[in-house]
Amino acid sequence: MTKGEDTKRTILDAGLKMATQLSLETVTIGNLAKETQMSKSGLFAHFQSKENLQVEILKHAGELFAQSVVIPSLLERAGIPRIKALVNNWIAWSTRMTGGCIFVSSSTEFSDRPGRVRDFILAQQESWIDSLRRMARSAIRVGDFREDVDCDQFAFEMYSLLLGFHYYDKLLNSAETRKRQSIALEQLLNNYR
Amino acid sequence: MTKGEDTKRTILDAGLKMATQLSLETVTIGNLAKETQMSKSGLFAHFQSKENLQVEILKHAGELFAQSVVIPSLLERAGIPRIKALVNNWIAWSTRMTGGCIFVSSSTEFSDRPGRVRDFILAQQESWIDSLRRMARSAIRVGDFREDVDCDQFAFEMYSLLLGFHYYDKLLNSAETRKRQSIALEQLLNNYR
DNA sequence: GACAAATACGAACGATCGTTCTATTTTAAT
DNA sequence: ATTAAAATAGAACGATCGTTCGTATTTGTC
Repeated sequence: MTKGEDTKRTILDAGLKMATQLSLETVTIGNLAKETQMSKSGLFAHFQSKENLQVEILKHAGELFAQSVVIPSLLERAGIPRIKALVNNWIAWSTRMTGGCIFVSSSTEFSDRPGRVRDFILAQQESWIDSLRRMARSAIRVGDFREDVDCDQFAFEMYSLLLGFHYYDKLLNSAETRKRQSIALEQLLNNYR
Repeated sequence: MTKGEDTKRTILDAGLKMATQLSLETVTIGNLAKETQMSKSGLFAHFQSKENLQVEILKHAGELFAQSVVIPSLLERAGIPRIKALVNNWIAWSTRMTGGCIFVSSSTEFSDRPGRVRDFILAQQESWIDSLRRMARSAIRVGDFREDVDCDQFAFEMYSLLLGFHYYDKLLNSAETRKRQSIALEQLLNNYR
């Protein structure tokens, strides 16, 4: 790993942390330079524009996400166990970084701002929803779900639940959130069995 | 209505529109002054601080929300009809203002930023969740729901669904969102019947 | 160790941010 | 119509934003 790649990695780590705890738009070149003990211009040279920086932070987050949420869940048996693993991994990821899930917050933040950042988020989210859809499909295949379930409908309900968890956990800081979520998940899975 | 109250109202209307279409933080004194054809200082004098402006926009939104979402639904028969009315009114409100629901986006935006704005949002959201809880309670009373349902659990699942709708509708811009939401709602109500 | 390339810095740019003054205009009550 | 109060405007403030440019330092190769 060359020097440039190394500091870039450091910057992206700090940027992701900052974006997760506050918001993607709050990650300012100045703030990030202060945090990483670099000069504004020195940091800037790695990205050429703020838009690039934002996209690269999201890309970085996506790689970590795939590695610590999606891929591990594929080790579980297809069907309901895999779905539960995915949910648990997601919750673990979302709580590990204090500040929740950067994809959820950035999605809301940029859904109204056309540009490359929004485009990237949209693509990432569609791929995530596709993951949920595929989980349902394989659950049908192994017989955990009924033959006639609508995989898109499952993805929608599944994601709604995750959004609900994220919302309750971050804003209301409710202690019962985890319990509520798992009860709802159980109910949801029952509806599809 | 005095002149001051009148222009203040105009400002808050424009501010709410702006906050809904973009975000609460994007509502800048300068932007809002341009939009309302006032001077920055003239506009500023009405609020004394940006924090005040933000809180007042949310308060203004809250009044409109109560008037066009919550109160009308109370005209329906208690129980499931009232719940459905609430959901429909919320969706109507959320789509009428192009840009979705200001409470959802502001909640995510400020959940990490301590201060008076966050405090206000938190109180508003708790009161909203309490509305959902009360709807469940009256549904039990009239016999639409089972005696043993957990009203907090209902509120959580109900709100999750609304968040899911908002998310799909805004970011993915999916045409099927409305259908997905109503199917899920029907399922949710069945689970509690 | 020389030397080109890669990396980082410092200073400055125009723009915009929230806010504070002072001065002017408009409103509403007498 | 007079007049005090309320409402608005204009100019300026220090701070920060993203970005550019020229220069210095560090890196890796021969």
